[in-house]
Amino acid sequence: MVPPTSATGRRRRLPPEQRERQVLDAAVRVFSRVGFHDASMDDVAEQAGLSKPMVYTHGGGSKEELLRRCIRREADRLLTSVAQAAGARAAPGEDRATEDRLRRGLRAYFATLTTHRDGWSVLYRQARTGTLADEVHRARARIVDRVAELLAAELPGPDPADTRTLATPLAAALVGAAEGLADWSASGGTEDPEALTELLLALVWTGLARLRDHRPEP
Amino acid sequence: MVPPTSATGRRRRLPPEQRERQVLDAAVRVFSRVGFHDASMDDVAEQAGLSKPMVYTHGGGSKEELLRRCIRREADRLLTSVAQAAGARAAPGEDRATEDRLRRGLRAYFATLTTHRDGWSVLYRQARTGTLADEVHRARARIVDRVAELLAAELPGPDPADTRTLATPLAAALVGAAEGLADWSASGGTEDPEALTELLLALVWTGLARLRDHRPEP
Amino acid sequence: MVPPTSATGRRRRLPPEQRERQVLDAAVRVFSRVGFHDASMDDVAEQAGLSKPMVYTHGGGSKEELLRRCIRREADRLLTSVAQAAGARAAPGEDRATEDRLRRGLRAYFATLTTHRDGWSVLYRQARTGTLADEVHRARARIVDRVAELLAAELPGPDPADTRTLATPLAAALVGAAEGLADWSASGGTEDPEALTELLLALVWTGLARLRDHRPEP
Amino acid sequence: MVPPTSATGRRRRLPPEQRERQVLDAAVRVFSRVGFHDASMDDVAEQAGLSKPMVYTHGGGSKEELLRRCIRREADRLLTSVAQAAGARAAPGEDRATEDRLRRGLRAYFATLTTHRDGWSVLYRQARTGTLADEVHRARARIVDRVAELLAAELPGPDPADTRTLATPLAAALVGAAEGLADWSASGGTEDPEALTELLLALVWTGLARLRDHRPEP
DNA sequence: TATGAATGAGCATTCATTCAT
DNA sequence: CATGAATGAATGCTCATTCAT
Repeated sequence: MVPPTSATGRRRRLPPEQRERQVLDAAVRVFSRVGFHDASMDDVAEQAGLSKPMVYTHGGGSKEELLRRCIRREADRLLTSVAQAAGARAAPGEDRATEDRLRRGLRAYFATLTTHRDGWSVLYRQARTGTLADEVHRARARIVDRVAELLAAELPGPDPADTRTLATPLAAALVGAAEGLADWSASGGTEDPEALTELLLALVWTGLARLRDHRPEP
Repeated sequence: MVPPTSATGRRRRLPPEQRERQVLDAAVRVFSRVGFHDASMDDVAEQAGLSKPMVYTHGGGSKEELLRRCIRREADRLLTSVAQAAGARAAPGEDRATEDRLRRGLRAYFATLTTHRDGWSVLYRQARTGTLADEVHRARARIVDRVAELLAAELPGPDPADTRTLATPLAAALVGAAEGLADWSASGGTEDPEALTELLLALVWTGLARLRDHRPEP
Repeated sequence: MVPPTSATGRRRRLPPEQRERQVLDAAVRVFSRVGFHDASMDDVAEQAGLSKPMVYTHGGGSKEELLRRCIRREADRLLTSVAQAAGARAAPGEDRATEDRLRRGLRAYFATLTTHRDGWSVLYRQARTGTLADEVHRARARIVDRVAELLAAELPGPDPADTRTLATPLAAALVGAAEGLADWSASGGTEDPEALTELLLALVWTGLARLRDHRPEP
Repeated sequence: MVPPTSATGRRRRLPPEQRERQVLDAAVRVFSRVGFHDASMDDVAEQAGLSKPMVYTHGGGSKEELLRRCIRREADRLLTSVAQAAGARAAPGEDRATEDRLRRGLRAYFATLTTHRDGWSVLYRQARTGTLADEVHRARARIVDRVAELLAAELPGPDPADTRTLATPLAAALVGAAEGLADWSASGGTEDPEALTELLLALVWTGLARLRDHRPEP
């Protein structure tokens, strides 16, 4: 918050990575609080404790590019966290393995969103319209795809093609449900990733299991 | 598109309600297409075939108020549609009735979103940040609450208090899942409300049924 | 200088042509005094007694376009003045006619430049570099061409092609000489168009006459 | 273009005069190509193969001062070249001598402009407005004065005061004519200094001769 | 000395909003 | 009532200039 000052003077030189982090942190914060359009580059600069030219130099050269980088960073953070937690694909037949992987993934998802309240969950809504719609769409699609992959491994129905076709909308619904829970969590609900995860699994797991066995309705 | 003109070529006087509808229709269209912030009041006026002062007079006096009214109207449209379809609260014990009510509600939900692509689903994302965040939040909360009510009737566990506590996050998850499916639908998936509904029900119904029987995991 | 006010209020509505003239007058003045690049649109607005948006609305929408229009207007003013004064092409053989036409043209040239000190002679130098170089070049070329035409009528040497080839550089030199005199006039020399004209004619007329008779040096 | 580097790869220390030349060369080049205002100090530094602080240190400390020095240097170059070519003042009565001196001066003038296209002829237009107007004016005045001196020697009319009064505007016109021809030359005309010189002399010499004999119009 | 890094200050442009007609 | 015309207030972005190393 306070501009870094050296012992002898006012301006300290910092390595570019630190500056970029400084700028992106400030931008994520400001964009999340007041919204991308209502935020001015002055706001970002002030939040970062830097001058505006620094924001431009280390933020990509334009307000839009700055948002793009914020989105990318937060999406990466989330995706990496979830992917690592979910781990490698389970061997076919390992029933519980998939459920556990989903569980671990969801925990990581909620944990990340809870820890970085200003990050992805707020940011990505800012840009669904306008020039960055594609960027956001791709970022979110990566997450959905990752989940779809996970589900596809779990839904080896008679027709593999059908399975993939089924897995994507299911993943979309699942991610949407997680987002809905995260919203609820943010506006008063529990913030415990564990509880959120179990709730969501309780809601969908048996449905997924049934779909896996290809008996959509008994 | 062309403003109605009288025989003399001057604009015909219209009753205020029609004027307001004209303005809101134009605003919803423009805001949805180019986004709230990128849209100018000139754009709205042109789309409405009116002068800018008319837009101010009949649109609430400010751009923000105009968006607020758009959001309210579209949220009402959606909520009304879903509530009517779901019908009155079912008597406790009517098993299938609840499922059917949920089914009818979801169908109405997807049908409305599909039919009015420019409406709620686009609008509410525009305003989740900034001054109207609360407005949007409240509008969405009404929907979630309505669903929670529906689910609460279905989850008459031993402790009614717990039940309500459980119903709200479940409703949040369910609405989120529906939004996720709607997004997927909008970006290439099927647009058939029937199919979307059945998919979502297949995913969550057994889970809901289990939760109702209070056996969260066998 | 003072913003036009109506009896009852602050802002008076004016026909577009008057507004445009008001804006261009101010722009020519400001650009001439401090130079195009050092002048701000605020300066122009203040000079015009208008708000900046008015300058944009009636000045072409950008600073560059504003300069373009200034240049065009001043060039037109000068060219029209000179062309009218020089009159129609003289019949071949009318010796004195050409000299008189040249004389009348030069008088108009100096008179215009003297009367509108802030106009062309200052403006056109502002833009010889940059995007408007072509615009300026064309404007100046029209003047040189007009003079070349006049001279060509006067130099009906044995080979018409050679004549035209000769007339252009001579016109360029003549216009340059006039500009040089105008500069001198502006920085302390006489401002009498009559005197300037006679001086220039005395300098070049016999040379032109000799060239006409095709005896470049006796 | 590439800065001279020592064996260790660090830039070699150069004597200040060479540094200044390096900086001025780069500045003249850049200012001529993109124009003073559109050129940035970064551009100059890059063109010079130096860092920006070096440009400030050896270029006078400010962008404006840098331009001033460029203008001075190029004006000196031109004036020196012309003055040397024209040689010492001729003794009164030496008829042809003056014509020859004028001829040699013009040749040098055109030759210099043609050889250094990036120099004076481009530079001095950049600065005729704004803070450096005076500087440019003075530089140009030196040239005009030198020519006026030359002409004054040639016009020893009855009244010496009148003569000087006459010589200055004539010189202004002559220099203007030369500039006009140089412009024409730069935009497609011949670049041969010899041809340009003879053309201009043919245009003005007899006029000058007549004026010398004090018979302004036969 | 020579420089990469940092900033203060300015400027073109846009728009929501409001009079005067 | 309805509107064309006008403006105040912002905001994104750049660049000459200067430290701290």
